[in-house]
Amino acid sequence: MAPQANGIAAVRPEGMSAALGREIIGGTLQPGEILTLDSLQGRFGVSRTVARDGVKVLESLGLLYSKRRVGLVVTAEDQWNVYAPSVIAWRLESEHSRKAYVELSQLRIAVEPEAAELAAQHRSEEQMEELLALASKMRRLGEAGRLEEFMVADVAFHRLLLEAGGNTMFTALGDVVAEVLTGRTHHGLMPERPKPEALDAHDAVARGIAQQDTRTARENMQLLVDEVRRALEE
Amino acid sequence: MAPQANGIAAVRPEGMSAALGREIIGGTLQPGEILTLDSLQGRFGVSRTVARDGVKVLESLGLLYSKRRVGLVVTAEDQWNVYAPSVIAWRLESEHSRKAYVELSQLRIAVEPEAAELAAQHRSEEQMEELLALASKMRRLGEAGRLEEFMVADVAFHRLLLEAGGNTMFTALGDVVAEVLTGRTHHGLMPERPKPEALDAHDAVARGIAQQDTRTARENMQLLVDEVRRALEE
DNA sequence: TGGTTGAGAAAAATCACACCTTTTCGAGAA
DNA sequence: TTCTCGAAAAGGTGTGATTTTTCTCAACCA
Repeated sequence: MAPQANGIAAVRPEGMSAALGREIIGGTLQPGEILTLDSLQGRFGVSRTVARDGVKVLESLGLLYSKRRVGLVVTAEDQWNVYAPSVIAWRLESEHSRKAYVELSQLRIAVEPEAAELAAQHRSEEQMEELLALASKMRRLGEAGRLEEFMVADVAFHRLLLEAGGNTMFTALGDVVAEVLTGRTHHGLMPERPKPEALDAHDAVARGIAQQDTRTARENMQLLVDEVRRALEE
Repeated sequence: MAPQANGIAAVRPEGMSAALGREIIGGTLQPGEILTLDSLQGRFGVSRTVARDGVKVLESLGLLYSKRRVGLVVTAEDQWNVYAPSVIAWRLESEHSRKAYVELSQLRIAVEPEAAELAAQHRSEEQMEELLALASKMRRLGEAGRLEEFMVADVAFHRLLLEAGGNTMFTALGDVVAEVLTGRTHHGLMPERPKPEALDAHDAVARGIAQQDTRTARENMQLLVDEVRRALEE
């Protein structure tokens, strides 16, 4: 499919725009600072064409805008397209990754209970079975303490749930959830073994969705995200 | 600041990329269809540079990708950057605007209760006063049946609330909420006069945030979005 | 004094064109 | 039939020239 079928965190060799994007997001380039195409050509040793292409990308991410007679103006954070995969990735790489991580988690906390309810209403037979299967897989892997594999199943579970609701805007948050879940495991924020309550809740969510019981689905997802919330507050 | 400091729905004279974007999102161009730079140069009477620039933008919105020797491949909906302001705008302009509207509303329903809670925790003094002021302004305008002005205040209220939570990803949804609220009024989906319960709930949310009472803020916002949910189900 | 206008210049935007690179596909050889 | 290799197609890159926008600043009028 699309060449960028990778997740948020994958590092692509995008060259100039990636480097500049990181500088803007990391704060090396302050809002209001002004660049010129000429300076970029010099700095990165690229032609005008490439410089312009890169700028075009950053512009569409809201990281800068170009103004005739002035140059390329770096924008403030509130102008960024914070839902663009590359912006999310660069934010997570920056010094303020902690803040980015918290924000992504808060988004997840807000969205997933509603997503569970929608999934209960709109899931297909196939999605239902897959969700049940993933939930029991999670139990198996979790109880065995195989954290890495557990995480993969966890990500798949949440992705599928978001997708099953049939709302493309929720589906698009799959990468966000994936990022948060992998981040949690890779930064050692997971207990040795997933809590039994978490495993139960995943099971219950899956069953709720299977039986099209919106309330069960939502409430158990709420349990899960409340746990995330508690963890964030530390 | 940025030249596109407008909301989602504003029409910018972006030329080629906007026209193409609308065609892809509207379905005139089906996923998998293939264009070439050459054909775009011909169709829009622009040079290669401009055609490439436009393509670059659409590519970063996930609406197509370019492949050597093949051309420009139109992508399917699940690849689109549905959070990009221009994509949201084009979706709302398309024939499937109803679906887009529902999805945006569902997102709003999911996010706002959490946003209210965050606002209660993080709002500044100034934001608090402004929210209280907006809530009473809404009551005044609502009771007077001045729907258009009411809507403006309503948008300002929700925008500020999202911002006050201090989460940039929530703040960025201000445009979404604005779009949904203006859409509701302009499509005649609002009652003659806003329901008193809605006015009360806005007041209560503002008071909750003012007193940093997360529960009051959340619960009353929940009342508001539950009403939106009910309206959607018709 | 103060606002308006106009000339000049800076920088992006566009155009045109030549050339490079990758990928595909078919013809012909093994 | 399969393999190889070459040509063609399409995007990618580099460059110079030209156009357009808009900022600056100074001159000019009220």
